[in-house]
Amino acid sequence: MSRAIVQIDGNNFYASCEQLINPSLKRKGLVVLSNNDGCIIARNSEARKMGIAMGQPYFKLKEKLNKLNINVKSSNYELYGDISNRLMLILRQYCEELEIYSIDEAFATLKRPRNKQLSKWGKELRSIVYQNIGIPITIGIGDTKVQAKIANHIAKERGDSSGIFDIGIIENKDDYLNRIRIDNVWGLGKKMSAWLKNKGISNAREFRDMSSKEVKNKYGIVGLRLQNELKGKSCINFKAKPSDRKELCVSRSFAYPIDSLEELQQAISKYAIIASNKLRQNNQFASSITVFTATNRYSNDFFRSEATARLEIPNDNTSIMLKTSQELSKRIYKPYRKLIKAGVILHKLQSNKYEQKILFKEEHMQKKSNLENLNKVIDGINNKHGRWTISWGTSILENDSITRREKLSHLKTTKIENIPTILAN
DNA sequence: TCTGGGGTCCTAGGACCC
DNA sequence: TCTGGGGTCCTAGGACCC
Repeated sequence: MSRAIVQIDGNNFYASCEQLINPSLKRKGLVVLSNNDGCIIARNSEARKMGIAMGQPYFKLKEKLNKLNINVKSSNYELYGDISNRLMLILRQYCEELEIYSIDEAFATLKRPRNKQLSKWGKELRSIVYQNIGIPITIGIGDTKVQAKIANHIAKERGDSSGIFDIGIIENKDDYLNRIRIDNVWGLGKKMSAWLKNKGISNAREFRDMSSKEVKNKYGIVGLRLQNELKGKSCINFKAKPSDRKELCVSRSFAYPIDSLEELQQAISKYAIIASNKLRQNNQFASSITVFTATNRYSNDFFRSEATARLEIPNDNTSIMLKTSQELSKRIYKPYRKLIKAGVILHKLQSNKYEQKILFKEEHMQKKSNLENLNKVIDGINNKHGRWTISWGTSILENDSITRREKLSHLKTTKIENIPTILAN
């Protein structure tokens, strides 16, 4: 029995979530902005039809959006994360194996029935998701992940609103692959597709049929895998079990440039606290820590600096992270630079099940366990009463509105007091 | 004034070892 | 002219993804 690979995603996911909690946003143009209200990262179909492109900086389009009467929202990740969890829960019930690929996207495996048809299954899933979550989804089906991605793309382009396409049952796929532009093939980014175009390869079918030797020479095993996937040979593993995180990054752009060491240290402290917190939530330790800061990358005198320290013992301890990141901050700081971004990266994460002990150092172990207790108490208070209820002195920011989120929808589905009230009359 | 944030995988090249 | 050869491990950086 053959197995199909399915790819499912929420249509215009962030925009759909915003419309879900605020139906008055429906049938009008809507865009969602990235952190710091930087770029457009989601738009509904109305905004797309009005020619609003993805990834555009907001400040450049502000006027146009205004003129076109398009609604604008800052991103509300708490909301999107919650809707995503609900969506994945349903998908899991309807698929054999599920790989959660991103907040709005999943791969699944499914046995093909005797007649090979999966359209009935797909139709049913779509209506159940819409009924229970209120988000429209698109389903692409093929023999491999790349094919499933392409099928999903075709389903969206067809515009017959069926929201499902199965390229796996199509005997001769050439007509379809001919219509997939090379830069729309999953895995072929800017660089690779530019090189291919230069060679006269302009669509998925031509890429599939070009010399594998040439592909391998230029892009090695990565390129070869993509080509094989297009041919229907599965090369990209299906990961039903999420692999452990290998690194963790907390970084933000500032609402306004900063130039003092003190401000930099305050920001970095805040990120170090968030990062250690995430680490403990994941039950992991980190082995090294990097801090970085940068000026505007679009300006001529772009400046970026970073510094890394190895942690003596892999750990998840906030006060150790704070102390280390403070020292590193001094190393990356340069005066007279207008810094607009900073971050903390934790590397070489490992499970906290296997703790490295230092032998014969009782004093050290005692100190360590005191710190652990302190972290537990602080986590406990913050989990109960909100993230910054209690914190470390270094992270007190005078200007706490460090990132810009002017258009935030305060409606959420994770707190009962934020659920909209519906009045029946 | 203003251009996101958070990941993964792969490869080349250096350090080090015998 | 010519300066061993080969293996492993680690890191930095590129390319890509959403």
